[in-house]
Amino acid sequence: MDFRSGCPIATTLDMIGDKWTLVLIRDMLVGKKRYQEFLASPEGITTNILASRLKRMEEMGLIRKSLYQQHPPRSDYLLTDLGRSLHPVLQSICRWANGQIPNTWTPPASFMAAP
Amino acid sequence: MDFRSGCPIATTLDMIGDKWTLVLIRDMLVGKKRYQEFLASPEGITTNILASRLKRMEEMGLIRKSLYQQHPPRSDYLLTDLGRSLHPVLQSICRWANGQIPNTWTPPASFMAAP
DNA sequence: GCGGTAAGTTGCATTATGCAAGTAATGATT
DNA sequence: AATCATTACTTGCATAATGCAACTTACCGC
Repeated sequence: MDFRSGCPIATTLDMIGDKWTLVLIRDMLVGKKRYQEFLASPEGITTNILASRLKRMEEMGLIRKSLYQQHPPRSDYLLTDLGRSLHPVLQSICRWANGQIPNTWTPPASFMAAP
Repeated sequence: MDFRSGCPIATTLDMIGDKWTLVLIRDMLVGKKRYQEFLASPEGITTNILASRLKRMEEMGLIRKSLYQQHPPRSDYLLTDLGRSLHPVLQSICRWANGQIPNTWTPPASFMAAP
């Protein structure tokens, strides 16, 4: 992956600055693990984007795919430490939106309080 | 503007989740104000994208265009309170990148310390 | 075999971004 | 006064990202 500059903001946007990656990390932070669970989220991601995002996130080391059964092959998608380390960024975004954008949902207290 | 959902994360991404908006807010937070200054940033934004981003950011109320001379008409682009309120989000992103992505630049202490 | 579910892939349309060149208004230089 | 340079754009076209819908593969239960 190559970055536009060494700026931490530009670099972060190059990695996760698309419309879906942080939404999926949000889902995983609140416990979602399966393809169908991600599809069921209210934003309505489509299957092609979901599949390509999961692949990229795994390549970047944000998530790990773990088979929970062999026949048929079924997987959970779990956050790695790197993926989980984005939690404070998401909290900060939620604080911003809840403070500045009317009618945004208040996340569960546990989501906002987590270290 | 319409949002994918009321989720604060999805909504924030709908507003500022593109490759350039936060880079421009970064520039403005460190004091850049003019078209040429934004063009000179190391990420290399092009003129068409810059013009369209400045327009959208003004429409969203993140920045304000202010004439600093009449002849020829020249403007500064200044953050509004709403735009400045993203500073903690940018700080949080910088903390993440500096901690997780090797070789990202360390922002000026004043940028990271600001309230 | 038949219907259902999970996890994708494929094809095509639309939107966003990138690249290069052009333009309008003005000021500065000769 | 004519030419040159600068600023702040716009325009046209190419490529990449996203969105939409349908199709596929692999299995399970009946």
